[in-house]
Amino acid sequence: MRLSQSLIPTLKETPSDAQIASHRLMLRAGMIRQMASGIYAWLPTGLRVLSKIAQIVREEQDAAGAQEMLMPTIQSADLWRESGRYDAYGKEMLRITDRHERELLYGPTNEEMITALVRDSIKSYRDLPQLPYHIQWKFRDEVRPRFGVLRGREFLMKDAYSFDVDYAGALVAYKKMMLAYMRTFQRIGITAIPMRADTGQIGGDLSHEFHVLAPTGESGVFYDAAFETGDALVETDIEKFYEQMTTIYAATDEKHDTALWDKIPDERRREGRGIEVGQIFYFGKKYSESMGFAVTGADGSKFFPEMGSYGIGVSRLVGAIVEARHDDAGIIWPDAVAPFKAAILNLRQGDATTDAICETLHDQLGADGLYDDRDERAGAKFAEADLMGHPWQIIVGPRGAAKGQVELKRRATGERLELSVQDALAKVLG
RNA sequence: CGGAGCGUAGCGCAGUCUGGUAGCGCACCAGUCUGGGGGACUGGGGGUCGUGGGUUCGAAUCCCGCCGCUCCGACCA
Repeated sequence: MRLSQSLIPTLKETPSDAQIASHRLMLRAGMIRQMASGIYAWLPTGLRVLSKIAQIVREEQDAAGAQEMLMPTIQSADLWRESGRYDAYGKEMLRITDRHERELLYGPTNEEMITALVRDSIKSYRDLPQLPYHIQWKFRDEVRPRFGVLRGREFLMKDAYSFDVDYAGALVAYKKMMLAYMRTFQRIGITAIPMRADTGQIGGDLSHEFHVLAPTGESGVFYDAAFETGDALVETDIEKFYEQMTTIYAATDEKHDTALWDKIPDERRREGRGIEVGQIFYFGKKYSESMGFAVTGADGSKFFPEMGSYGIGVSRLVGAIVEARHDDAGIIWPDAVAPFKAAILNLRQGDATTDAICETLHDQLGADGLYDDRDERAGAKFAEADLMGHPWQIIVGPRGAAKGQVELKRRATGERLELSVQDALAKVLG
């Protein structure tokens, strides 16, 4: 893509309402624009990141055996009256009335809808377990939206729901999801830690929150160093994995247990800040019972399936990654979710040699390359590439170009290499 | 939901106290020079001063209502 023809409205100055790094940088890098309080438009680069994250989430959900579907954003109030949550949910729910005075709502979550859908088609224990999910926009009318996409009112969430014949089955689903989540965050390129959590609004008695470590996180977190290194993920046997995840110490300040903490050796203790990017719940028969979802068992009698729900804040993850990975100059994208793998910086636009090299690079990189072909000075191009955070910058200046060489800069480390065009391409694409 | 602010050009702001025909920097357009860390100069374009009402000869400025947005706290993927 050519920068000169892109809708990437970067800003030199910080909009006054952006308080934290991710909000500031996402605005400055031209990824998002606020359209109303807590409601954002995703511009081309922002959408690229959002889509890449969603795709990783999708692949890991599929790998865990979940099935993708898509439920609507607008739901009927009647559905929520069945579970009793229409009145219980309170003002966070955006309620809408249509032209026929029918009561609707913009879904803040989908337990009711998925339970109704599965209830209408699954009648026998033989058809369980079921593990559907979707990636859809949600709306929660937060009292106080802030921090850009970290606490928006409208947000993109992956939510999966498990239906099992018994507790043992539900626990299997829970463990599978925990593994899928850890793999997802690892692939994205961030450290996230599962922590025991309250079940809140959803209800139930087993729940973990996943926190991305970032200095600006909203919660204080305490954890064992094992989570830092990724050692905790080496285990591939799901039972052993789950045991590790639930026995190695990790807790938010709300659930911090000083007695257990004191037993951890000093050198393994880590304190930091975390941003919650996911939560998983087991809540038993709460919805199957209240919504009358019973199936026939092997003995011919009816029973209520055991359920759980599993959320990942996809849009929030974008902000969380920026919080975790930025410096004074801008964003430092992990390779897996960067909007572009590399920026091509033509330091002498209009020079036949640099232009030709840049055109070659642009052709070869395809959708992974962003070609800064503007007639700007070198400094402006450097600053903007650093701001946007491309993992690689391919710097094409007249000096090197004469020798057929370009300079390859790694954003994360600042490391620079003088390479031939082909070697630079191989490194970026390899 | 309690408390506190802010709305003036795309962005950042001054002007409001003390009423007199709206300004600065960046960005944008044209041109010249420049050319490896947001360069310089010259010339331009862009505003119902959030909105409705009131006071006044005259309102960005004073008064009242409304809307929007932000910050602190309590709550949350």
